[in-house]
Amino acid sequence: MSGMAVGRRAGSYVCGVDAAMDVIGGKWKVLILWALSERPHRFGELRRAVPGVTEKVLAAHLRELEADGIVHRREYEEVPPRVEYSLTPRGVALNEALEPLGAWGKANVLGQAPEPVA
Amino acid sequence: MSGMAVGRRAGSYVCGVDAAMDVIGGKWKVLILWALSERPHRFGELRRAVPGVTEKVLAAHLRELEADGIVHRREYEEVPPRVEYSLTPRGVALNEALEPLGAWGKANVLGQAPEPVA
DNA sequence: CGGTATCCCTGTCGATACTG
DNA sequence: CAGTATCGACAGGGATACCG
Repeated sequence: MSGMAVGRRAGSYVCGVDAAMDVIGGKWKVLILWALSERPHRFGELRRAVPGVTEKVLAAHLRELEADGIVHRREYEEVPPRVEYSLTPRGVALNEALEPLGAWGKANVLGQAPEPVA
Repeated sequence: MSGMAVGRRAGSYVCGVDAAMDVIGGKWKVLILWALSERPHRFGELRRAVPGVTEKVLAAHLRELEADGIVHRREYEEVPPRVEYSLTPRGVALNEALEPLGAWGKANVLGQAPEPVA
């Protein structure tokens, strides 16, 4: 269950939706967004909030989200290293734009068989 | 950068959004939905409407979307084979739920650099 | 704590050829 | 026209180990 695609067509998009898919097209990105929408998280917190993700992939996704202007990375210069990730205004807007999709998924994928369309 | 993932966790979802991502997580699925939202398409029409997709992948995506209750496949028993794909009510609802995301992508990914958050 | 470096597995996707 | 069958390529993602 890996090796999807979508990824980084960098400008050759047909519509806004597939452009957005490029941003949230990682396996754990929406889960990261969801966690950060509640409150800022530290790296270790995120790892626990997104069960199953590895450090490598989590770090890679965070870097991409940061590059896309979705998450903000704040590094505290303290003795025990501490980094906090939070949503940028753009990230907040993305999350809000994702809400109808979440409602659809909740109603049409979760909690029922794939058949009952009505 | 290709090879997304997400794929078929079949029930172990954390929220509605990642459940929905499982349905639209193919490389060309949102483009297929977008084309079908305008009007029903035949197989060959879809191939032209979704530039770059191969027959194999297009057929596979259509089968998955059909299994998920998103598209309806109507086969006409005619001399020149003819099949028409259209959106089910659930597919129409999915498209509507995708609209805010499309607007976000249009405003935040298309038409500008990744920086200008404001 | 917060990562990075390696290696490998996997699935998805792509190209071509062929069938009803 | 509308697919299916094979084959192979590719890149993301997982596991583990290690560093500042």
